[in-house]
Amino acid sequence: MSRTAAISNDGPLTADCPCRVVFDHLTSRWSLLVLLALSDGVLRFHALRDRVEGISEKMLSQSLKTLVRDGRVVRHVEPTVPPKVSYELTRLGEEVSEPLRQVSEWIGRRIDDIKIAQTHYDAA
Amino acid sequence: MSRTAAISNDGPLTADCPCRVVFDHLTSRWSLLVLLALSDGVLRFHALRDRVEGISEKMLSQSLKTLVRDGRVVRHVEPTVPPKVSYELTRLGEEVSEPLRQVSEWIGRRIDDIKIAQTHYDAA
DNA sequence: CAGAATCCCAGCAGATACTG
DNA sequence: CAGTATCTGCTGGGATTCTG
Repeated sequence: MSRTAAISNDGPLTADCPCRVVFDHLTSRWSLLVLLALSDGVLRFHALRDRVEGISEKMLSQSLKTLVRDGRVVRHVEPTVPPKVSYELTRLGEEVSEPLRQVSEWIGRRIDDIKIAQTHYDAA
Repeated sequence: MSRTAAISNDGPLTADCPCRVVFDHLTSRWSLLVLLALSDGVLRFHALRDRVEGISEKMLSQSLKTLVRDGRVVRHVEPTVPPKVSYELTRLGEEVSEPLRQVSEWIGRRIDDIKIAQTHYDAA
């Protein structure tokens, strides 16, 4: 760690860099969770809504729009009645979901340590 | 990918799970950037403020508090006048910053593809 | 079923000023 | 230098209703 990487990670730290915008999209709470949910496979709208507990339909469709616009998710429509719409990660989406899953798994492994730290901090 | 992992990544997808809270902290825009900045080494308050372009002192100190409380950052104080305060990643902080750096680097690599996707989407 | 539209509010975040 | 305090506005996001 620390300064060994060939590419500096100043990108998002720079205010005017387009990276910052992408970073903002990535730090959008619901988008992240939707991406995580989709990393397990293709899902339809309502299935997705159920999978990401607590998300409203509004936020879901809004998040999906951003994800589709950023090319991280594809939207498939079957023109039947009633319509069937499903969402799937693109290559881009899969790539970025990988480190995200790592974060998710890391939380699972470390949640106890974090809670201990919080308790200790709050006691002070 | 897709369902191969032993541990499911449902953690953050579950509403009542403490993981969700941690996930929210992790997806906090400024906290993320501060963590990223610190992954390059120890920094003092104002150095940090300069490094993370656009952050206000208020948001910086607020983010730092959360990070310290979650045990991802340690605060060192030298009781001199004027005081010198520096911030450093803990073991926990280093662990999460790793996938975060990956995301950051991924954006750098893929920013062009993302912009192309956006342009294409907006044209439709 | 998959969303769009509308209304509305809490709290995140910016600007400014002050302090140990 | 390293913050805290206060005031305010902006918008992310919830609840509800309506439609192709």
